[in-house]
Amino acid sequence: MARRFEPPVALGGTASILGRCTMAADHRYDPAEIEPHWQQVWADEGTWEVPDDPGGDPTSYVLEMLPYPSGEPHIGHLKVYSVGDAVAHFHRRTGHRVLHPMGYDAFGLPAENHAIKTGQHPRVSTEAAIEEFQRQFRRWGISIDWTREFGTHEPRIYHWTQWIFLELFRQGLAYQKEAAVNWDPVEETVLANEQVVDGRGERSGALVEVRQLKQWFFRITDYADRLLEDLDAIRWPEHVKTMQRNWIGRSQGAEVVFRNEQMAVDYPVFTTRPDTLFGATFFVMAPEHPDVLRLAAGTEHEAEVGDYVNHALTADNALRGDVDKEKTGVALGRTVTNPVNGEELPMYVADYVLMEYGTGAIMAVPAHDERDFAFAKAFGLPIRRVIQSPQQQGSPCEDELEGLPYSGDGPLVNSAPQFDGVHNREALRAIVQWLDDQGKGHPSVNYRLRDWLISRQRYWGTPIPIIHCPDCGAVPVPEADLPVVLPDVEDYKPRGRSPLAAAEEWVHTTCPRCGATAERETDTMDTFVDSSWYFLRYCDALNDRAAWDPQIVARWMPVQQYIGGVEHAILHLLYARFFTKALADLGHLPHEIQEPFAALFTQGMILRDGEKMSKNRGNVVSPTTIVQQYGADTARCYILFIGPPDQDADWSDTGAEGMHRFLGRLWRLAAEAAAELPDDPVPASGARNRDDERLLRKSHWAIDKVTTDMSERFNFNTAIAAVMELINEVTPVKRGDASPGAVRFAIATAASMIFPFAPHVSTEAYHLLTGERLWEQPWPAADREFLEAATFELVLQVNGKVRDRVQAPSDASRDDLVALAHGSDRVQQFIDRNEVVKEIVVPGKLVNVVVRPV
RNA sequence: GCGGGCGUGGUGGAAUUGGUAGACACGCCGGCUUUAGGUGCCGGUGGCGCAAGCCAUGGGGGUUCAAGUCCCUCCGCCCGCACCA
Repeated sequence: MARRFEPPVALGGTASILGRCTMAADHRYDPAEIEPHWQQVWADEGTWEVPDDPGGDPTSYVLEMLPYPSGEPHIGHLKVYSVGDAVAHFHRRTGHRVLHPMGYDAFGLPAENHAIKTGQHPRVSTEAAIEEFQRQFRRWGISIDWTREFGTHEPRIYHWTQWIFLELFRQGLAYQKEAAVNWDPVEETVLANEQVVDGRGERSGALVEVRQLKQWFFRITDYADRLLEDLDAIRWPEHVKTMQRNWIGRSQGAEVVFRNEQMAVDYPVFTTRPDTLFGATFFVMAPEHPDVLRLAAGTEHEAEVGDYVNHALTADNALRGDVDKEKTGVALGRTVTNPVNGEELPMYVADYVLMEYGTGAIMAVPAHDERDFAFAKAFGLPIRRVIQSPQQQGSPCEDELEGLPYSGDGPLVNSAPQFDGVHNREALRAIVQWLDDQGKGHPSVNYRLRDWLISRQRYWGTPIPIIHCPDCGAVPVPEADLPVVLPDVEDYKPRGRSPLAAAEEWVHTTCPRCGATAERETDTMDTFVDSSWYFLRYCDALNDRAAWDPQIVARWMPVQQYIGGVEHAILHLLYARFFTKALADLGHLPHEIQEPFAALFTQGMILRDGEKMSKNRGNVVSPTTIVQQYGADTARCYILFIGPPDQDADWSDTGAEGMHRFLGRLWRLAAEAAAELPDDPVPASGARNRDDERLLRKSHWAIDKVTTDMSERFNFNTAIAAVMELINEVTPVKRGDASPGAVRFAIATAASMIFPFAPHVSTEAYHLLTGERLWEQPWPAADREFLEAATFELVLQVNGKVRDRVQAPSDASRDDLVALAHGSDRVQQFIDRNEVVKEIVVPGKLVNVVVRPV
C-alpha cells in the first residue's frame, strides 16, 4: 500500500501543532482510493462469510428482501442495503455470527417482455442485470457472504422450488381446479387476487377479465387462522399486521339454510348477523351462482334474468366493485323460506352479491344493512326493523324508516316473543343455537382470503413438475427426475397459452405411473413461489442433495431482522409465512419455526422534491452517479442521515455534499492525529486536564447514545448526529490542551461508531490511528464514570417559564436546589412583589417556582 | 365510508418516561486561510422588538406548577381497505 502514511516522529506532547500545513493536509479524503482497497481485503479474506454451522456462537440472520434484477439498482436498493448492512455490522460487532446473504428474484415478466420485444433470451438479459447488481453491491461495500449467492432461475435452485411444489401436492396443499380467474389481457396470463388492484392488473394496469380456466392453486386458506393468530407473536410494524389481518378477513357468524320448495333445494347463506334473521325480507344470489338460470327457467322473468346474468358476467370487474354504483338486479320469480318464521322471501339476482365470498347467496335485511337497504329502496321492497337503536328506545318514532339502516346493537323487536326485548348480542347466540338444533344452520367462520392461484401461462418461470396422463390424470414428476428444466423456445409471445406448449419435444413425454404417452404441464409458477422459500436456502445454500438440512436451518432461522418495502406487506410476506408453516407441518423444518421473519422493518421511499423518482418526471438520482461523485460511504451515510429510515425522505445533493465534508473531516482528523500525536494511552483519572475530561465525557456520551439508537430503535439519523457532535468536539480550537491519548481515543471512537454506516473510511481512519482492523474490534462500551457528571445545568423557572440556568452539584438536595433558585437575581426579579405558592423540584433537571401576585 | 399515520424554523429533521422546543445537518449571512475557484477553519442564523421581554410545534378549547408530548374538537396531507353479507 504505497499510499499509506508513514507516521513521522511524534512532535511532542501538546496538541498545539494541529495547524493546517501538515503532511496530512496535503492529502485529500479520496474514497475512490480507500473504498476499493478495503473491499479487496474483505473479498480476498472472505470476511463476511459464515459457516453453515456456527457452533455455539450467538447467531443473527439479517436479510433484505430479494431484489428483482433489472437494469441497474436504483436508489431504493441503496437505502434498503444501507439499513440492512448497518444492522448486520452492528450485530457482528456486538458478538454475533451474522448470516447476511444475497440472491436474485430472477424469474419474472419484465425480462420476458423484453425477450418478446427483442428476441433476446430472458436468461441473457437477466444474467446481465445480475452481474450489474453484483458489481454495484460490491462497490457499495455491503457485507455479504457471497458464497451463498444464487438466482431463483438457476436449475439447481428451482429444482427445489419444484420439490416444494410436489411436497405440497402430496399433502393436498397444491391442487388444480377450474375456477373463475382473473385474466390480464395485456400480460396474457392469469393473476392471483393479490395481483389485482381495483380491477386492474397490478403490473399492466389493464382491466382484468374473468375467465373460467383450470388452474393450479395452493391451499393457503387452510392456514388462515394460524396466519392470523401468529401475527401477535412477531415484531412487525402494526400497520403491516393490520393489512394482513384485513386481507385474511376472518368473520365469525353462522350459516343459515333457506329452502326453495318449488325446486326442493336448500340454499345456505353466510351471515355475521343471524340476530337480524327476522328482518330478512328478500333473498339475493350472485349472477355467477350456478342455479340462477335454472331457478328462473319457466318463469316470466326467464329472459330478463338471462340478459342480466350475461351482462353482469361480461361487465368490467372494476365497475362492478364500485360502492356508489346504483343497485341493479332482477327478480327470479321464486321464493325461499325463512327458517325462523316460515316467511316466503322473494328471490333476486344482483351483482352486489359476490360468488367468491360465502355461498354466493345472501339473506337481505334492509333495515340493518346499508347495501340491502339501498336495494330495497330501489326495488320497493319491504323494510322491517328488528333492532332498536338507542335514539328510538325512549320514544318510538313516527317514521318507520327513521334512523335506518341501523347496523349497531340494541334490543330485538318485531322478531319472536321469546326474543323481543332481548339484546341482539345475546339473541344472536340463542338464534344460532336454535337453528343448529333444528338442523337449519350452524356457527360458521368465513374468510376473505382465497386460495393462492400460482399457475402462469408464461415462459420465464419455474416449470410446474406435473405430467398429464390421459389415464392417470395429473401425475407428479418423480423426485429423481427433478429438476424439470425450462426448455429453450423460439417465440416467447404468449398466445393464450404458455409459450412452453410450443416446445413439443419437451411437452411430449411418458406417464411416470403407467408409461403411456403423456404431456407435461406447460404453465409455470408465479414468481412469488420462488421468493417464498429463498431465505431457507441461504442457510444451506450449497446443498446439492436436498433443499436444505433442517438441522442447519434451525441454527439460523427465523430471520432476526427482515428489511424491505411496505409494498410487499401482503403478497410476499403472507406467502412466505404460509410456506414456512406448511413446510414445518410437512416435517421439513423444525416445528418451532412457525414464522420466517421474527422482526420486520419497512423502509420509506427516497423522493426528490417531494415526488417519487421516475423516468417520466426526469428526477431520478442514480446510485451509480452518487457513488462515483462522493463514494459509497457518503451515499450510505447520507441516506441514513436524512431522516428516520421508515419514513419517506427527500434526496438533496447539497445534503450529500455536507455528509461528504463530514466524512472528510473525520478522515483528516484521524490522518493528522496519526501523523502528529504520540500514541499515548488515554490519560488516567488523576492525569486528566479539563479538556481531556470534556472530550472523554463527550466520547462516552456518544457511545451510549449511538448504542441505544442502534439497539433499541432504528434511529440511524440520530446515531450519526451523535458521532458528528463528537467530531465537532475534537476540532482543533476546541481541543485546546487535550492530551494526545484523549484526542486519539475520541477520533478512534467516532470512527468505530460510524463503521456500520461508512465501513471504508472508518476502517481506514481506525487503521491509521491504531493499526488495527476495525471490523474485528468489539463495539465500544460506554464507561459509566463519564456519563455521570459532578455538576449539571439547573434550569430555573418561574411559573413554568425559563428565567435562568445555573450549575448545580449533581448530589445537591432538593433544598439546595431551591436555595440555588432563590439565589438567582433573575429569578428574584420575577418573585418580587409576588407570593411564592410552591416550588417544584425535578432532581437533575429544574426548579419551578410558582408565584401569584399578592 | 372504515382503519392507520402525519402536521415542529427558509429546508431535512431532533426532543427516549409531561420537565431547557429547534440537537445534527442543509441553506443563508459575516470573518480567516488560499494566486484564484473549490476545500478547510471560526462565528451567526425561529419570529417580533433598541432593549427588558413577548410570541411560537396545523387551528380552537381543556387538564397540569409545567404540554410538541395527555384529553376534546376542527382543518389539511399521505397510506391501506372498501358492495366480503
